[in-house]
Amino acid sequence: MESAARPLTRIQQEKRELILEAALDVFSVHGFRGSTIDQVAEAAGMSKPNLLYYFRSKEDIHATLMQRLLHTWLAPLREFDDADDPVVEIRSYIRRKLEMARDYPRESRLFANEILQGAPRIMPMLEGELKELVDEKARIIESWMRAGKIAKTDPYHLIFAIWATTQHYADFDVQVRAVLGPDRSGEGRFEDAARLLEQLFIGSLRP
Amino acid sequence: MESAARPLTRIQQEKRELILEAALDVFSVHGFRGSTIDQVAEAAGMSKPNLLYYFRSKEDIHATLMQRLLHTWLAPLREFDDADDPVVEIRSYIRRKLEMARDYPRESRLFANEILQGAPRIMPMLEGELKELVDEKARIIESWMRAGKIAKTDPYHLIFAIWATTQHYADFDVQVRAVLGPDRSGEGRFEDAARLLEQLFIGSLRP
DNA sequence: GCAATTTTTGACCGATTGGACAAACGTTAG
DNA sequence: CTAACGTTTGTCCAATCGGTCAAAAATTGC
Repeated sequence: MESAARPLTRIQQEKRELILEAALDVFSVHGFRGSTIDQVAEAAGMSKPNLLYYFRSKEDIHATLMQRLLHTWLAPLREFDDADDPVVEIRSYIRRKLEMARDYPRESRLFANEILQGAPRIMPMLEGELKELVDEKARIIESWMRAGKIAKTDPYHLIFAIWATTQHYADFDVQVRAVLGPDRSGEGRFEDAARLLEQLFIGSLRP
Repeated sequence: MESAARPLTRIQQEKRELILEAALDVFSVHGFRGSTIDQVAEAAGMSKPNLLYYFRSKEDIHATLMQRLLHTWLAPLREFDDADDPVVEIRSYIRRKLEMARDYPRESRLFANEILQGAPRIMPMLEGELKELVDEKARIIESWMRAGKIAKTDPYHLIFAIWATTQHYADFDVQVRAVLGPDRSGEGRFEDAARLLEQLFIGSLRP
């Protein structure tokens, strides 16, 4: 029992943070199995044994990373609230998700990597925490539909569509850039995307 | 120079096909770097040296697989035609893409894996063949908009949205199932998705 | 300053990896 | 039957993998 865990020193806190940052860089590109401890160590500017002094194993790094990720990743959906105006609420949810795809693409890709491979490490969280959260929000959307505030449709697949379209700009970034060409690959593409997505979701949900 | 390549024997054709099928199973789940030749060989029911008799290397298998994939993957977009009725055309494109997500999820995931990791092996194809094809279809969509047949919007991001929403049901299948729960995880989810997506795209494109 | 503690590293280990190779085994045409 | 060719496998190899360990170096508390 390691119940008497002594508090982390200043260096331990800093170095653990440094390692997680480096690991996010590496894991989000190559996936868990495709990445090596050496790559992470080099990205963090330290030797492999030194890295393993701060994290017991490669799995340990990944688990820590994933735990933090899930918390921030669900934040936008948690904020999704039963507001007076569904249009305002849906619009701001889309904007938040799109901002996350723009500002945290590594986190999005890490998550996508995990799901693509069958979510072996986070399946309980998907079936538990995530499902309950979506169930709750789906009920809100359904109440809007019953009140005639928005058009009737499947709230679950509506949420899937918002996830898919927004995360696409993080996960499939290279494809988006390649197709848009160098001229349109600036940050402006997120503004264009926001306009299209608003038109798409708001326009089709008019009661 | 191996310019005098003799034709493949019957066994060679069959075994190469068998290997590619097994490799699609393995690569689409674990990604290229996460998969081993041994895994592919076992899935194909043969020994590793035997597999390497039919393909020179692991890269060779992956390259062959990717080449075939790209051809079938672009087929739905190629069929996208300048029809009288944009609504019919867009609706059938969405249906075709959704059917591919349902019937060829392994291909979708293999493609997603490649893009996620920066598309190191197919970047030229994205910037060449794919971009030209999308440019062509974007022009068709723009002509529909100029003719007042559908609402004005960004054709590129419209295509991205169709890609994202349809492929989501292949790439993020485990998440979709986890959230929908066991009751709604049958094949019916594709029908529900089709309804939502039609409402989304057709509804918002009304001129 | 010094002893205790924490941090860092070089060297090393067993397991796994992609791949080579020659020998054995099958198949087939004459 | 048999020689030529196609197919299969056991064995081996160098490189890389995740991880250990003891010893050196740096830091900290007194």
